[in-house]
Amino acid sequence: MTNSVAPTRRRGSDKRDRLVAAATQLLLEQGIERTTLADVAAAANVPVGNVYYYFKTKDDLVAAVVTGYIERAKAVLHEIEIKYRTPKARLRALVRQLTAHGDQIAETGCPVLCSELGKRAGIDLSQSELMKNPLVWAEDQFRSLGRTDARELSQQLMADYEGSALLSNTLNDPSILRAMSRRLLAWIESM
Amino acid sequence: MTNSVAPTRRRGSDKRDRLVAAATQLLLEQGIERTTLADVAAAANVPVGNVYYYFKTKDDLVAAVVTGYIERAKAVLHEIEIKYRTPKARLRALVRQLTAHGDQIAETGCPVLCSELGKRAGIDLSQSELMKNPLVWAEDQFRSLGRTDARELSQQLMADYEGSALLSNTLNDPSILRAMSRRLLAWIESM
DNA sequence: GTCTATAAATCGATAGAC
DNA sequence: GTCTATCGATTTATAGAC
Repeated sequence: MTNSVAPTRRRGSDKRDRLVAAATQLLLEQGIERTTLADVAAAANVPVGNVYYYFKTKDDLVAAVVTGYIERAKAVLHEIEIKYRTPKARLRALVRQLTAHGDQIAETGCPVLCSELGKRAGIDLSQSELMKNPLVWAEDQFRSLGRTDARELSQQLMADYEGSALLSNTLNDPSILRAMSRRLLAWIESM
Repeated sequence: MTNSVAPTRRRGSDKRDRLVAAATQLLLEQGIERTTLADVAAAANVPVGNVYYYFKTKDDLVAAVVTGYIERAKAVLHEIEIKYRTPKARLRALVRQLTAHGDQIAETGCPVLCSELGKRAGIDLSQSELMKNPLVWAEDQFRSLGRTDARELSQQLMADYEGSALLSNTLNDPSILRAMSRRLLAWIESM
């Protein structure tokens, strides 16, 4: 009984990881529908046909990208909890984290891909950890601050972030995201 | 010299209009890339091949949809200017207008399609009237209120709208958009 | 496990009859 | 102007050699 799993992760080959990494970047830059498996394979230096050894369908590859994003986000939230002990400091850290790569966001748009994912069949984003995790996390922080409207505040925070990311991308102007970041930090400070 | 134009609008046929109307709805519901010309033709009750009599390419059809959106938005802003004379009343009317069809927005997402349009070749959204018109219009209203940071306020307004529309769609919850509407109205009121 | 070659399906676009 | 039939390119996916 070895500890090998599925037709995935095996010692000595990082092809699967390279494919997910390449897909993560390309899906963001070009969008899901405009990115072909050939694009991904080329960027990962993997022959096209071999992609199907690791992912049965394109949807599976997209799902792997989303899972990767969810895991990274989870790790970031966990690190913030360890590093900062007060709700305010944690919320500030979240805002800084979200807007940290502002220039890239201005180029690629919302890094969550939700507007596209929601239009793909078989995905119920409202139940996905993709948005739920950060929303619930921020809600918990606001509640720790004694706010009874924690849910609404959390949604407001994420909406402000997503909206300014979208506008930054549309107008190709990173300063919009930075302005929103300043505003959110002041807002949290004033609580 | 008649008043007929291009291979378009002719007395007695509304095929072109039907195609644009069908495309407008389908692009919103399914996204640009996932909507085929066959989809549009079927929804408009027009044979597939005939689409190309009215639009040389799919991009042309998309452009017609965008133009239609820009014209309608322009008309709405113009009507608001006629109906309301103070900047505050005008801004309130804009917010109400933007969030008027909240339930549909929760289903289809941002009605401006900017996240998808930006990823299509040959479109510079930062120069398009699509976002520029409402942004400049709101900026003018804020400036009339004596605000020197009118530009930033206008961007903030549109980012809040886009973000809450996106989140409403992602979580399939129209109340998020309504909450943002209330918040924006109070914000304008307090100026 | 890896890769090449190719099948199968989809879709944008065109030709040409009416 | 309208419509049918179909081409050609692209892309997802599979078969099968190594």
